[in-house]
Amino acid sequence: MVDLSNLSLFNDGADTASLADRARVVLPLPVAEPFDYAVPAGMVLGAGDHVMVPLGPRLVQGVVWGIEKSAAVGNLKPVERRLDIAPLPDASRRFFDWMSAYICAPIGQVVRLGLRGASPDPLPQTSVLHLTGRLPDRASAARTSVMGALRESPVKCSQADLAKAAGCSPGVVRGLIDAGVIAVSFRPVFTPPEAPDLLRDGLSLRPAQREALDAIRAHAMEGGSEPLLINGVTGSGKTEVFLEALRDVLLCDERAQVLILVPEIALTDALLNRVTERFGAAPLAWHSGIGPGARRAAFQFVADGRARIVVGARSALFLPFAHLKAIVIDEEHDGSYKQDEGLCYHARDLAVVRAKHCDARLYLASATPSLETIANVRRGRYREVVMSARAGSAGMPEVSLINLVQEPPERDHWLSQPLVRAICENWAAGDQTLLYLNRRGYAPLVICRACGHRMKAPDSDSWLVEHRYSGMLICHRTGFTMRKPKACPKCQAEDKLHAVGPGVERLHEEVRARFPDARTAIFSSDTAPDAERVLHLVGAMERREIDILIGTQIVAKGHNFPHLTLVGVVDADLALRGGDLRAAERTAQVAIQVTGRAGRADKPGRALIQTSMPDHPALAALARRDLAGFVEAELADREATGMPPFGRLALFNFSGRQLPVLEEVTRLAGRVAPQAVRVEVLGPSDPHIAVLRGQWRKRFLVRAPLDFDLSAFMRDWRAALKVPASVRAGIDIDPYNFA
DNA sequence: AGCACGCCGACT
DNA sequence: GTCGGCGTGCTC
Repeated sequence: MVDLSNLSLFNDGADTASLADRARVVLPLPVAEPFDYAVPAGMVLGAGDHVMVPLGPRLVQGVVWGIEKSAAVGNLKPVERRLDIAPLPDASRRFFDWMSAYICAPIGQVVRLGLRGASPDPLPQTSVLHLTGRLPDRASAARTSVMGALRESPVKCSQADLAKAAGCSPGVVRGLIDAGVIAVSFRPVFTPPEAPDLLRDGLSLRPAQREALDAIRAHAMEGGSEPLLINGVTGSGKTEVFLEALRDVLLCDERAQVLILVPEIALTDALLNRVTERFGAAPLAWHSGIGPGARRAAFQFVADGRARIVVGARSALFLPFAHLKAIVIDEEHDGSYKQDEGLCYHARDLAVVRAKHCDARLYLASATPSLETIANVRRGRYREVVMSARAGSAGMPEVSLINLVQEPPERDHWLSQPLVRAICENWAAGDQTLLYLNRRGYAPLVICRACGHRMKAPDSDSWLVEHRYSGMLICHRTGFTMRKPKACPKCQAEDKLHAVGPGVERLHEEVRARFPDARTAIFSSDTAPDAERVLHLVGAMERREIDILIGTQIVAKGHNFPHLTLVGVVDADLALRGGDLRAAERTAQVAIQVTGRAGRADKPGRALIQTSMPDHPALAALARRDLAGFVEAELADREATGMPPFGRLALFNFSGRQLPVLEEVTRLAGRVAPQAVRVEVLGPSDPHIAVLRGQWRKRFLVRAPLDFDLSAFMRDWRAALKVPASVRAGIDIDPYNFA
């Protein structure tokens, strides 16, 4: 006998949850869990698929994280439709899951980064107009002119543009199309990158480069999967070496893709050119500045594997690579890899895990590796290849310190006599000088001489920086801009607003006053906001059209100045004064990066560093040219204090409009902090800038041993705390800015 | 993140 | 009397 009673046919479903597949969908919202939807009958869905799902009154795009077969779907809303986008690869999803747990951010917020460029819309096309060969029944002056404009070759432009080019109305073009004289076809605006030519001859490598490459190959041959540090002094040719290593990877797997990360947008172009020269084809570029169409195209070409070499800023880590087999972190020590607003993450550290998840090689390149990376090499977690020789060099420059206590510059001047003399001699000899001062604008502070008022951005604690060339006062944190007023906004006194302290513009003024006949220029993000103007300035230096260049930290980022023989670091104390953990390390790195640019084959370079702390270990070590000694001292110090890379740190950041509410929340947060004997919770404390954009800020600093799961601790803490909607709470694992 | 719902000031 | 300000809370 057959029992039919439990067949769904005989259940009317009114009192039973209906059965269907259930899709767990991650939506790009700050929500910690996937949302569940019913998979409608007939829809085929799998993990990684992009879908549209109803959310309240609207439809949103999301990614299927998993499918539960024959699950009770009750009254779940159904998935609206599957989108025609390449599914998010398994490795990407595992990476996002891991990242969400590690940086203590909701999975939805992490996935949002990975959806930039994920669109089902077809890629944009451009119309191409060409003559069919047919002649119009009636010719007119306007028609002849339009046809003349098309005579040469097919033209990639819109009908309106063609009309404009021919100096007539769009109706004329329209008429010729209707008459069959002009045909319209469409071509994609963004084409896939050309395949790299892996067999073309590379540059001949110098012996030091050859040795480094051999070591990298040996490491690969023995199946080593650890990240590899390419540690080479400025000018040693690290780029050629990692390009050869990438070529190996691309050659041994025809589907392999490689990613080169650079610290900031301005450096992508330089590297794009190097890659294009080496492989005869332009790689794919990815950074936050590319437009929506290019972004969609890039997403597609990365997902379908047609982009084999990608050069990008940190967000390229979230692209849906189909077969990622190697990642390079160029200038791995660079602080720009750390994002500390919104989602806080360190792209270098994430890249190590991203590489592990897709079985890719990882190369870190730097002339001044971070202490974190050095420590990882010593622990045996990373391998290291050292390149010491500079290409055609006369060795490292001679470094001397100028004691500003003994040689103070005149009032409202910033160049000491010894530095002025050195510039003078260098200029007289026809050589180039670089003055480094990491401060944009004219003066970092504007103060009223009548009442002492300090100009600040509205609702913020940060000072307004005077930019005299543009006549503006600018807040470098919020971007707030105003004209410099004539009268003090506090006491109305006129012409009493006084610039305090130096910026590159003010230094430029001083240099021009002292060397009126020298050719000078400023190199900062204000004078070189885009790749084109960066190249222009670098080119002018190369052609020796500039005698004295005054630059911010932008000059320390990989640009080569072959004729430079003198570098002056105007204020080495600047970075040291901040009092943050990496101040000494960063000072040493910048000094090495900047001074490393001095000197050429026939003439050794000199570096003069102005400081009021000549005994500071970082500076003293630089002067002795004993970098190893400095690294040892700094590592010993970090170890003694349990600081990174010998301990772990996290920040719990709070911000809100009403100070009393914020104080109440942080008081409560302090009370509910989890207890763990090996963990130290410090705070709540006020950050350096206590108010920003009208938001008060407070924070806790947490320190734990290396083997402690600090992410889990912070997640538990966050979960135990009820935060009102008017207060924002954010976690920053491995913070860089906590002064 | 959006988008609704909800309570308090200046207007057709 | 309403229109609308943005604080609070929810979305499978």
